[in-house]
Amino acid sequence: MASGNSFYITTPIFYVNDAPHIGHAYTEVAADVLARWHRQAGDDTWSLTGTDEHGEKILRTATANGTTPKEWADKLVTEAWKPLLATINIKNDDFIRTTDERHETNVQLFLQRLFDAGFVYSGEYEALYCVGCEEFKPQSEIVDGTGPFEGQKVCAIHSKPLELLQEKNYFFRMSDFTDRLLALYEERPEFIQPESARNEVIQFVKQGLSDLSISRSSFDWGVKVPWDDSHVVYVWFDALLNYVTAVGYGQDEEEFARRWPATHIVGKDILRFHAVIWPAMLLAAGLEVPKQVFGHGWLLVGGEKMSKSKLTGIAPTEITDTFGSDAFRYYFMRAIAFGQDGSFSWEDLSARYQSELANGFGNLASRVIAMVTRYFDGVVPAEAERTDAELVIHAEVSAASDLADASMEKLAVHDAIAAIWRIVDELNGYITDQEPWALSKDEANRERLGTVLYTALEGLRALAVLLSPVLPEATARLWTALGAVGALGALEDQPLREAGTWGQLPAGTQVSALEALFPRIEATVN
RNA sequence: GGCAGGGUAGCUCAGUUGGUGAGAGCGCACGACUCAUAAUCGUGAGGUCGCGGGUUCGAAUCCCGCUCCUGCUACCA
Repeated sequence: MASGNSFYITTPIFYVNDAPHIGHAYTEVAADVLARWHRQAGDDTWSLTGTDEHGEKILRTATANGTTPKEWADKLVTEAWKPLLATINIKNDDFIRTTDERHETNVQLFLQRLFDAGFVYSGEYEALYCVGCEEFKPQSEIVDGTGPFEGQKVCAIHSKPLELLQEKNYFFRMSDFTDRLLALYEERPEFIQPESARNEVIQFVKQGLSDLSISRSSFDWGVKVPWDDSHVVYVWFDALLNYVTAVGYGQDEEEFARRWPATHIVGKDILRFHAVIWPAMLLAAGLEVPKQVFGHGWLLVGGEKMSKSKLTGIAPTEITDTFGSDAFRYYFMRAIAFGQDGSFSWEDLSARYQSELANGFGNLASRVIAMVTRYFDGVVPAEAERTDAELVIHAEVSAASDLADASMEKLAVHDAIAAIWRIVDELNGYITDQEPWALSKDEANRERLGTVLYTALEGLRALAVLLSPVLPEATARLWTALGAVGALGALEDQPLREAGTWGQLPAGTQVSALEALFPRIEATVN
């Protein structure tokens, strides 16, 4: 392990003030499945997630809750975000918090370097300020006034006129990078994916970039600007740097060289920060830009974008309490083309759980284990003469394995799972065709029966390996039931790219009882 | 308003550079089977391919108009 190519994958860091919902969990699962896949394939894998804890809003909620921002963040990390990772069975290598010293120190180092290189200057930031909110308002919260405020710009929350105020800020010369970014997008089409995301970014950058205000002086919960401690670093500038500070930037150059650059998995809402601002920052600092920025879609609930502000947010535990973490992971990875918007519904979740996991994969495992137990006392039979039917299965398993790996390489997780699932369908059909229960009635068919069941067992072995990144719990149970732990070693040590190689499970291995992998769920949900 | 993407069987979606009678999965109906989580396997029914024009021997696939949906339109997490 850890001998292959570097594969460093990141999720966005959670804004601690948010309430965890299935959108957060979706991003995490996607990154986790990819990380587990690469890790098990022998690539030098590192997966990172974490939390973003600075900014005025956090300061304000902490104060409102009678505590300090750090204590507030500690509480949320402990009570909300780390439990989320456990709920959906995330196996991350690191968890960075923007309040970590390794982060804060090196954000300052990074900023100082940009300053020294002339990419940061002091300027006037002018924007509309809402007295009610006590903050500068973003475009999205500025609306045209009505009634007495006709013709004026008002705050969307307070509906009161906004004041045009100025504040001294430090600016990053992002405008210098317009052409270099466009050249980057042109030279490396895979830099931003999928295509729709790439097009939007290019379209945006073509309009020309302006400089970015990267400091604030109206509050102090953030990383201090190293040469002027009356300012703190703008939260986005701070947050984006987690991807490098977590892997040694500024303090462990060997580790940094080993990991960087990363593949960033992000939601569409924050695509621009990652595909424009972030590479511009890196270029200015003389660092490599990310390997790829992949923007996934939204989860639509009832045809609408799910959001925390509306009441459509669904807590992941609502799903996992009934269906389990494996089903959660499977459902979102299988049902939604990664990169596109996808609609979530309880009906679809239940239907797929029932037909694909319970009746498809789960029942396949049950019937095979049961027959081996009944006809061979649980001992894996030897494979005798192969017929065309077996050769078809061998070819199918091998092809599915290759196709799945190629799909994962393209971050097409849904295609990878669909490819693997062909094995499930083929095996179910094969067993029905070969009728092992009929073969068992005549001792003369003993060898043939053994061959059929061996073929089914080997298919299950391949499925367990290929599906382990998506269904870590169920495949671990299947692996144990197959007796493969003793015969082949731990499931997570099985080389993924060799999963399609036939004949790995030795005859003579003892299988054991298997509880239903995905038990029927009788109660109707909602 | 501008830019981008999309409207294909009940549902979720595929449909290369226009060309055998428009596909998959699920659901549904019928049949087979019984090893298995009342599971499995097979067969079948179901579509004006958003609407209206046009190009073409021929368009879901190209062009024009219309309509509906979604996203982006910078300092919001």
